[in-house]
Amino acid sequence: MADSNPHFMNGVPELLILQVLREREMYGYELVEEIHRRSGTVISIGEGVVYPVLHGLERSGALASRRVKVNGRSRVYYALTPQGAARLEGLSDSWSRLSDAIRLVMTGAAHA
Amino acid sequence: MADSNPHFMNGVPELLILQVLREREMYGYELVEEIHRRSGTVISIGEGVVYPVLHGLERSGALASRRVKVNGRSRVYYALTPQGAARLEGLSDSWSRLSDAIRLVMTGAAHA
DNA sequence: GTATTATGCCTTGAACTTCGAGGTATAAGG
DNA sequence: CCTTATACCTCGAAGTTCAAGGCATAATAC
Repeated sequence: MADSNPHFMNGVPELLILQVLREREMYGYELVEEIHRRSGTVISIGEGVVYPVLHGLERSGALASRRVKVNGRSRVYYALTPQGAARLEGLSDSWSRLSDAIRLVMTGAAHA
Repeated sequence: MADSNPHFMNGVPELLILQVLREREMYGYELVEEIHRRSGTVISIGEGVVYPVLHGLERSGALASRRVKVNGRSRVYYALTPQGAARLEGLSDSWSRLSDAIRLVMTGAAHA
């Protein structure tokens, strides 16, 4: 009964993928499980989201990939490039700013 | 130089609109400014977003509207219904769960 | 007197994401 | 054999946000 994450997911997959890849290189299938696990099973990215994001990030130079054969199965490992690190920093900042701003509105801040 | 809010806005307008309307009834134009102000000018919803959301929420029974004439100008005030309050609660919870989960991933949580 | 700004409502099309389902293939286990 | 787990991928539907623009009244500026 894994509920999907509705409503607030825009841009989140890209942010989390970059963050996790900053720590070590991983392949798509692994990312899905790692993010699910580390989020306390709250976030389920799904392969239909991971692979397009991965390809887009590689195309834009944020990630570099290498194919590896493991037990006859083929894996594509992705690693952060310097551009990817910069992109992560930007996304991370804009996420922080947004979630802070939302907290302000939700707690009924008096004025700016 | 009003920057737009990119990447992480999915579902946020609806959440904030419901939250602000829980405190008092308001009209569309006013909501845009109130949210912008209370967010510390970080969030700019835009009329092209506010009106469709307002109409959708009314159609689904979360809001009730009434027209008011003020100085010859016509305003449409929106107020939260009980259904709207329930919807707000649900959205607010799912926002909290998501932002907590993201924080877990971003801070490199050990495991579930 | 007329032009511009501020108020206030609204719609439209493009662009982007996520989602869900499905397709391919190898390896292991019952 | 047949199902499950691993691992890659694509596609179409659905839903949002965004930018731009249109309409109308009132107040201010020139």
